[in-house]
Amino acid sequence: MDRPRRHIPAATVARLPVYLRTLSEVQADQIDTISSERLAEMAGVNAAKVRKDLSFLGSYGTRGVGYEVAYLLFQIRRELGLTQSWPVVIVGIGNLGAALANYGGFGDRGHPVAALVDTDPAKVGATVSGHRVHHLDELPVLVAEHGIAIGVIATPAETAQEVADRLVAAGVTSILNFAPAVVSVPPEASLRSVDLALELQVLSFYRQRDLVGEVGAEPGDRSSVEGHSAGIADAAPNWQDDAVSGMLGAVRERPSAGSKEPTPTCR
Amino acid sequence: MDRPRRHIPAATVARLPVYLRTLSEVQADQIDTISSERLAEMAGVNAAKVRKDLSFLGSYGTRGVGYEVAYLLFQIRRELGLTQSWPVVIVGIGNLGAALANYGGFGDRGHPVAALVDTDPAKVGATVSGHRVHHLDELPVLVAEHGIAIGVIATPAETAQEVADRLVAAGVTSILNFAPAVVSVPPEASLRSVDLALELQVLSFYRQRDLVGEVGAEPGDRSSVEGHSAGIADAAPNWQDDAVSGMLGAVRERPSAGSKEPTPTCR
DNA sequence: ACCTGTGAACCCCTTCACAGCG
DNA sequence: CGCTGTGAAGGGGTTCACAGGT
Repeated sequence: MDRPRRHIPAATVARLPVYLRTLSEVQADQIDTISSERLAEMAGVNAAKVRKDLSFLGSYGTRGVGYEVAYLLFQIRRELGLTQSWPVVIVGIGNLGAALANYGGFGDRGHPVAALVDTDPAKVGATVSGHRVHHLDELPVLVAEHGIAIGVIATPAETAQEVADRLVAAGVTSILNFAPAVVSVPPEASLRSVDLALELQVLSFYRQRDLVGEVGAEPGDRSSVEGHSAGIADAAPNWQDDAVSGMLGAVRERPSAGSKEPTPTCR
Repeated sequence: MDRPRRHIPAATVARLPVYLRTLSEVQADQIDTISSERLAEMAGVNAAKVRKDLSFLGSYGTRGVGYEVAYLLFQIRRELGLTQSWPVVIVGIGNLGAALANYGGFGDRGHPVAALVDTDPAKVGATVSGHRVHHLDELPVLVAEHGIAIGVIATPAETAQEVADRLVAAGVTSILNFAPAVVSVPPEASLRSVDLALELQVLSFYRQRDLVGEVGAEPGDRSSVEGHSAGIADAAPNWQDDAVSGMLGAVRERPSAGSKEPTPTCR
């Protein structure tokens, strides 16, 4: 039972953080058992998906009863590798980089911001959110010193690829890119990208499409499936004081009123 | 040719902004024709996918030659509804909200920040990035006044749902949520969520998994840093009536060195 | 009875391979 | 010939429905 480790599907991996956050909330309410149906509702997915997802982790539920919240939380954390800390370095201390540095949600969830890096002489040496900003050239030293595991790219698009190369060269093989650029990394590295402008463009696609059908309404199309509410999910750190929020990942959409096409969702 | 409008798949819609950005760069280099293969390489996808995606927009390529950059750019912009401006209101002016307000990438791409909103008395009335911060109660007026089409939620998780409800009530049916919470909107609205902590957790999953199979790894193959670009891939879409589904965001990952399991990607 | 775990159907997307047309 | 456009094959992921425990 040490490593059941069936190949957990990527789609499932992307939902585990949502279950994790949901279960944390449930636990805070002193509830110690939860059914797939209830968890599904809270996480904004359907019950069959919850059961299938959790089954990849092993059989941690009890038939006729549900899942023990504390145990499930532990298993998901273990699966996500959150039983240990994964220090993060943020490269590019502009508006976004600074906001991320101030975001308390990282440290709370096992991803403490260990270092800030930039190349701008005006920024290097400054202090942002309690961290001194180092020069990009110091990356190798910082990585070794703090055991940095993840690199966050918050630079302009033009420098994103170079930064990624430098991160990989320094041994940082997990990269989260916020720059609006296509970035390539070698096979041994992992990369995820978040593009804010892209999200807005996708939203405008659906908005426009839905508006089209609104005027003359075309009958005969598929009925709209839809409905409901959904939810994103994710890990929630403490946001109280700051209000930053950001995070990435979950997305969900819905179709529009007059039209029949369901809108996509992402997460 | 007015409305070929085949049902463009959600996965394709999510890639259109990438093609758009890529083509803009190509156009800046004075290149006026591009093949699917070249576009694919630059966008980080494969050629067959590019051709299939573009075919949903209509037959805008020339066999034996490729696609005319300017024309394709126009068609994609039109499809994404970017021929007009979609004003944005940012709710929650904390670190992230302020960073987004300062982010020039929105206005440049047809999504000008038209208003900033918060509920904190200490913030209302202040000026951030040239915009005065209004109280959330003024939302209906601001929406009508500026023709706001999209709402960005950058508040703490606890208030995200209420903000979403208020946005919808005010007529804003396209919402981009950065709060780490499951948010539900009625069928006529569209919602996409981005969760930063979630992305980091997904990265740590793959990092951990890959490390399991690794032992000595690490010859420095620095020379190969980069190189290929093999593909990005997209995430799986999911949307059906119920729930959330995931898909968006761009993410791309690669398999890890020692193991054989490929890592997921999403973009 | 109730709820989990899961095989199988279904659906969407990706990839292949080639027909079709400059 | 070159490159696009696309039918068909292949792979995942979601959903269904029910078998299997409690």
